[in-house]
Amino acid sequence: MPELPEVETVRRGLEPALVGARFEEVLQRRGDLRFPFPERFAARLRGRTVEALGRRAKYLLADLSDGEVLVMHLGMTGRFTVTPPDAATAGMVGDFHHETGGLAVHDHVVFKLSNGFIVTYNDVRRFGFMTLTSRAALHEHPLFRGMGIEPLGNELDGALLARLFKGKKTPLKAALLDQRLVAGLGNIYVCEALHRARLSPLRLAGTLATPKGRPTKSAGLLADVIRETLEEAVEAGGSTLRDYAHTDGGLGYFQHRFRVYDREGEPCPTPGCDGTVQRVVQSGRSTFYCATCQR
DNA sequence: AGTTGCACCTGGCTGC
DNA sequence: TGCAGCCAGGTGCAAC
Repeated sequence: MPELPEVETVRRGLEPALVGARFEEVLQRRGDLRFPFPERFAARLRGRTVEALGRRAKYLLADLSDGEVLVMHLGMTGRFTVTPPDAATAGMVGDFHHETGGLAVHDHVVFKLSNGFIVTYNDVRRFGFMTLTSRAALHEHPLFRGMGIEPLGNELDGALLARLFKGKKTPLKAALLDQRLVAGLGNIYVCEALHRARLSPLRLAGTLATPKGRPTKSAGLLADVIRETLEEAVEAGGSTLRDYAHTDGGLGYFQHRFRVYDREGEPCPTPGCDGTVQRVVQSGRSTFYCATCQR
């Protein structure tokens, strides 16, 4: 999926179209994505206003005027397209009176807003989903209860990582992907952060803490580079791979800054390191790293 | 408790 | 040109 930086970029792209706007029409073109849509999904949204658009980890959260929250996850291939009012009037998309009204096969949900914007959700693999829940019960919702810390928040530092990882015999790669510990990192940014910290993805997570649970220097460094990597990616507008596009259809640039991800066989970019980026498989997923400088 | 493997989907790319 | 096989940013569950 879109990992945290991409979701944050989408959030920013959707804000002008959604916040303050009322759902005039909602077109739901199939009964499910990854999960079934809630009962009467489209009908329940209609007439409600979006008061704010937030993000938690890789989830988008639209606060609605009636106290509910529209929760959206992009899965691997979910993307939003924003059509501004002038283009919408020109009938480019969202002609609700025609069967496909300019819609593509994988355009699953279309929001027609009171401000004239049209927001289309497209998801080729349908690993994404949308649901509705009450704002008051949000953090008790199964999706969010037990979710780990927000890596761009203030809590993330070496001491916290050490506490989370203490005694863990799982590899660092897996620990960082575990959304119950730190929420928002995915395969790309875990690889990137570990390379920046010169830490091997194979190393056991528990080695970042002393036996008493105190942070090692590596723990502090890792916390710093996680934040740095994510912030740079957000700043670059999120990265883009094969099937992710910005809300405006443009492409992100952070992909050109990947140091190891998808760079198998290339020289390690660490200054002074003569290693080569290699690909290994950890829990069924590609890990890219340099065995020479990442220890 | 910790893995791993698989499942959910579609499509793009590679190599024969 | 066709086709099989592999790969993909996520997550959850069953099984060892």
